[in-house]
Amino acid sequence: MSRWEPGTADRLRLAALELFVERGYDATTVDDIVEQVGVTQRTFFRHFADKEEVLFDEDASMQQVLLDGAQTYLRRHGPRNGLAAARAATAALARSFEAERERHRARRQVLADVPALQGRQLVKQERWGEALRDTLAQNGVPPVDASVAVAVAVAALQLAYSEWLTANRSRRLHSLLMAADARLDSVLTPARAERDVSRTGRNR
Amino acid sequence: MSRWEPGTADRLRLAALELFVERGYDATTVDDIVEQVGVTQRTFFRHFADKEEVLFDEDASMQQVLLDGAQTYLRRHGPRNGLAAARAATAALARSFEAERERHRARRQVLADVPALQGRQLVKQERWGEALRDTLAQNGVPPVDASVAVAVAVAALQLAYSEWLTANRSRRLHSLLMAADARLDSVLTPARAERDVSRTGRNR
DNA sequence: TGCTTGATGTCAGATACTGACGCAAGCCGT
DNA sequence: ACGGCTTGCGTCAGTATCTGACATCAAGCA
Repeated sequence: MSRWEPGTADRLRLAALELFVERGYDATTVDDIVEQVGVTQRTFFRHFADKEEVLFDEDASMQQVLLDGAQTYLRRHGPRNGLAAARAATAALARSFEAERERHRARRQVLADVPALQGRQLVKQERWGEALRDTLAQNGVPPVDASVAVAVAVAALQLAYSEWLTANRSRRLHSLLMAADARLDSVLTPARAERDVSRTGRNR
Repeated sequence: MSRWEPGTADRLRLAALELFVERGYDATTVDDIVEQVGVTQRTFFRHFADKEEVLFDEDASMQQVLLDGAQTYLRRHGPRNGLAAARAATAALARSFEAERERHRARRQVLADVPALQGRQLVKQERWGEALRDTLAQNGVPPVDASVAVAVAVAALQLAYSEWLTANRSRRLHSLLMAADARLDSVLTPARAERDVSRTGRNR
């Protein structure tokens, strides 16, 4: 029997999100959160660098899912198709989201009212993009192709993610992502066809 | 003769930026800043909503410059060319930056070390983009064209701005911006040509 | 002169964070 | 079984950011 209940960080994350939804982020103090969980403020700040971090500290593992998705694809199919690799990465991330729609909805609701949190989210997304781009580049995808592939794949993910959280009926994120990928494809096809012609001299 | 020196906010901005460059953002307290200017902390927080705001509160006037640039163009040339209007806006903003290169360099140096400030900057840029897009749309530019035009014009501005601050010799931001616009044009021309063909071919 | 306005000062908090240290349970090698 | 080490948390004291309520005093105006 342990002296304290295990999973303190998880219970703090859960309690924080509930309170943020209920009263708003600014109106919820760290003392409110720790009181609900039954620990002290010092414990909170040992698990999370600051109050915002309780909403963001799982990013590290998400980024790992993203990069693993890309590397798995590249090991199987090689670096020839950077866009497909980037899409394999976003698809892997989407799968890991699938079971937690309600948590993501609550999270977005909290972020909507707090510009500081939106900024942190944007920084996080930039870091994800950079990491994915680096992974592709280090595995043989030409740097320019990697940049474009990441931009396109991430744009589709954002579209699909937004739809996933907005829709009343819960469609699966994965299928929304495939649809978004296809939509972006159809927009970009003329441009890519043109570039392929000038580059390889080949044509559909 | 006034009881206090005028321009308190300006002197606070200046002192803050100097201290941030000298010691770093986190290592500079608000007390440090107000002591140098000779006011109290309460005065600081009356001028700036929080410590970060001392680096961001001029955004409102910059956004006004941006939107005025777009509206002036649209009044003269009409809404036919959304991209040109967006570029007129970024060019107007660039002109307003021209005289303050050193301040912009210092600012960027401070932001580089503080993720929270980078987040605020990203949020700011998003707001600028939204505002410009709305302005274009409200003045007759089709919404989709407005979105694309803003994305392209802003991308060029960011490129030029970065070069402007990085270059050792101080080239003029305006000319760097024109060059960046041209570079993006040459990248996008094939795509746009293709789309124009498919569009006019179907409609006419 | 007397009244109002506006920018600032003063003071007393609330909240977010940090460093130093102490405590007790579990684990591990002897 | 013993003692030490590690781990997770508590306690306490302190700093920094930010806020509300109220006071002050020059300047402008009636």
